[in-house]
Amino acid sequence: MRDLDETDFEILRLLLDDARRPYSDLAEAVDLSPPAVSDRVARLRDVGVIRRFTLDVDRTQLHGGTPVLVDLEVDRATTAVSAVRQALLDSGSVEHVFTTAESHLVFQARVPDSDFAAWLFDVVDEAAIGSYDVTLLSGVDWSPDLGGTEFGLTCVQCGNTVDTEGVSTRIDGDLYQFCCPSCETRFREKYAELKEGAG
Amino acid sequence: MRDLDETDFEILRLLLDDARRPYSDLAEAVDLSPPAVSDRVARLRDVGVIRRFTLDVDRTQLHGGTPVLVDLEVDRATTAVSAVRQALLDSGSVEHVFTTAESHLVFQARVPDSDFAAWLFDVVDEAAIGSYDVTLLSGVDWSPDLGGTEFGLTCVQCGNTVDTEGVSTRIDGDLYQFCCPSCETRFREKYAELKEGAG
DNA sequence: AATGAAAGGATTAAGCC
DNA sequence: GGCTTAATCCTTTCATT
Repeated sequence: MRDLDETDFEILRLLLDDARRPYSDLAEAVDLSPPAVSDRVARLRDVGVIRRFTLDVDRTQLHGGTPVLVDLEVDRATTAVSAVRQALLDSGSVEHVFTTAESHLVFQARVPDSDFAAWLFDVVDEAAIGSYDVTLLSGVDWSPDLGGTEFGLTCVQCGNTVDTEGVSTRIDGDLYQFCCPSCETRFREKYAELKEGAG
Repeated sequence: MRDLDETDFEILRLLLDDARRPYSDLAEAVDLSPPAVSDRVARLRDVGVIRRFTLDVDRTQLHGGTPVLVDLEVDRATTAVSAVRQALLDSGSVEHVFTTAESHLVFQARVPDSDFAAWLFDVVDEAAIGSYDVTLLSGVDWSPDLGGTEFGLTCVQCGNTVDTEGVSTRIDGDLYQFCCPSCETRFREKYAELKEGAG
């Protein structure tokens, strides 16, 4: 594997702004040939930096429930948190889910006007929820900038930059980057412990 | 103008899943010709339902600050709220901004590890902020589904479905849909009052 | 909204450094 | 390994009905 370089970031920025921009355009912008750009985009996908090409849709213009922000207090067990998060993401009404360091899930959704609790406990397991708090929203905005992000991949175990020695692995469906095999091993051990302790 | 129909929604769903899918593919999926799909996509853009073609990027894989969720209490003046929101969106470090019905701004950002307050007041006007609250995040997820969204555009003034009589107008840079010209007039009046009262 | 022709972009394969 | 060029194939656009 190779480091991401400034060119990859320039490609990301350009695609973030218009994901349908022709590769030949990108190629010109970053001074490469179209196939070279295509290769880099493919690598960005493989490595999981680009999760998908998609749309920014203005959902306030579409029917379908009241936009709310919800703060959920979840059981501290790792599996409970990720199970609830996954249930929310799969519900079809939830757009964003933020997991806090204290095992809260804050999410934004469009819900039926009446009986929020019925909707919630239809989506997630009531037993896993401590308390919750609902706020009405009047606006939802998204800035698809890369902003202050510097370049380079970070090792999820030690935080170092991932370079040529790097390894990328899928664990339980999620893609993780490591700077070296030993970080991968340590992470897997930590992960297994967490999972066991929680299950 | 014409209503959005089930075909438009099918196109949205398909593009949400892969925004680079060829129009010829979409055409086959919805049983139309490629130019017809192209026209519909152009209309979805014109009307503001599609804000842009973009990427879903896994920012946890990139360097650049600690992910946090912030709850900002802002002056209730409409202009203050939208000015602060715009400043956040333009900062480059803020990804999502939710505006609550009570003039709070809840946003997700990646910020420098130290001195959050310095960062915040570098981005937004300190005078407009009442209080704020910061939470550390361990995960940020997004579900690009259309979910329970039924079809049709909603009038921002009265909530009715926007049909053939509809009008779409840009006010202060934002695109709004109205079911009829009189709703547009009423909205403009309300908007002007709000602006005056706040300024 | 469909058709067909013309223009434009993507992808492949071969070869270079 | 990563790049380029050139050829091929596919997609989009435009004029027309």
